[in-house]
Amino acid sequence: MLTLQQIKENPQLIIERLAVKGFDGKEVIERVIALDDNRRALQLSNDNKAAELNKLAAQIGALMKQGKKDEAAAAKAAVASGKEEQKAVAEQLAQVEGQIRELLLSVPNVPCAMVPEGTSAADNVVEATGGPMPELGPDALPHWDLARKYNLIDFDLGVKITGAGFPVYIGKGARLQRALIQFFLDRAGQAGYLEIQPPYVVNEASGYGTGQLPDKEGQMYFVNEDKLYLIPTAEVPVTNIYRDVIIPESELPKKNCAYSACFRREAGSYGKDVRGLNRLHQFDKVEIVRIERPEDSYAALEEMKAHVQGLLESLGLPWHILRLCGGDMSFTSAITFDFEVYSAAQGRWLEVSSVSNFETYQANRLKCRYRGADKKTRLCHTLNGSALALPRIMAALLENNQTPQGIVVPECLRPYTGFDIID
RNA sequence: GGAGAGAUGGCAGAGUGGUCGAUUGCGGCGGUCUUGAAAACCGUUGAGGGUCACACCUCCGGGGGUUCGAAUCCCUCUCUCUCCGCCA
Repeated sequence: MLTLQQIKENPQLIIERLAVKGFDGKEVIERVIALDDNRRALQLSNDNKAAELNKLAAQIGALMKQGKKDEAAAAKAAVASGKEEQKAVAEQLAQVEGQIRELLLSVPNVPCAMVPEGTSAADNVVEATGGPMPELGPDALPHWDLARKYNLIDFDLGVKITGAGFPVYIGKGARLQRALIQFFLDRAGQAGYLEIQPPYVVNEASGYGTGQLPDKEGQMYFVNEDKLYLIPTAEVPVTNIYRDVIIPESELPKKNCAYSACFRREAGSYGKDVRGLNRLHQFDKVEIVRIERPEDSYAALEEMKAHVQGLLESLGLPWHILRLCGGDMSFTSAITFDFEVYSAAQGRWLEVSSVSNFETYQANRLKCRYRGADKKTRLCHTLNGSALALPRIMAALLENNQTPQGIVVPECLRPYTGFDIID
């Protein structure tokens, strides 16, 4: 969430920027500022009362020691009435603080200056394009047919065991999955990301820390017995490593990568979006996460984009980068770049990575700070990106690389798969 | 699953009703000494709110209570550890 400080420093700017996200923040921002004035007045009143009572209590202690019981009794009476007053003020204060918090939670992150205006995916800007566009024959098959033809993925079996959206990978299909994970992790390691193997279930505090809670609990699977959530992305456990942590500036940046299975309920999805591997309830992903000094975070973002682009180039897939417009960005992001690959037989672009800078928005919730040379603590910037999510990469690889002889495995994966063609 | 113990500052570990935001040790930072370093010695060292800056307020796992006064007593929740059982 935004900090009070950010809002008070330049409310007009915040309101203008929020408009880029299609969020009308005028009323909320003004209300927060008014409530904060109120809060400070109540705080002062509460503190003064508390100071007074503390003094009296100390005096009573001294009187009791001296055996002056009568004077002590008189002072006790004075405390009793003062205590009532303070209690009333403290209650008001707590109420106002609660209101401020609630309002702050309702305000999305402010898009940075580079974010284009727009209301939907149609307004996203294609920033760069690359990779060879395949030319498939008229008999080219979509990946769900290829998966069946070569016995790589059994969707029906997944339905039998669990339900729709939980495919079963078989033989070379399973092997290709494992190869992709390994390849992505190795490349992240080479780029300086420390590998983490995190838990796949998290507690409420972690869900809250990265912003899945309180409003998106419907998107996560929940283990009721233990009040734990299945992670929708490794971003959640990995970023929460830095919850309630003050990092010495010399230790920044923190660069982590993690493979995990990801679980998403995807309530409300339907149609061609969910066909085959296009949208699953369980999928595999390698995530990269960075904790940065504010002045370094945009350079880090560029580095992450270059990393993801490098992966797609190695895989030989046609890709492009979208700079998301305000209206298509997530609640918590300050700027997001989506990477899509072209899935030739479907004739569609599929999102395979989303790279975002959250600036201090996530860090404020996480209380992830660093201590600078001046000994002061400041909020870090957090960033993350997929590098990469597997299913759509798999879909594009199968479709784009199909030949009459079989499906050709990209060069970079062959050391991991141990085979160069699926036939 | 059964029984017990515990949760205090970066870490270790005191404190069981009255200057305790908290003894002490380690670590960190600054200094003296040294050509430099180590050792030794001296000083300093939690977070948040508030203020121009002070003052002042809050925080000893979370929440509630008792009391003039709670890290210390009571209730409750959560978590951790030990032993037993079960088990990959």
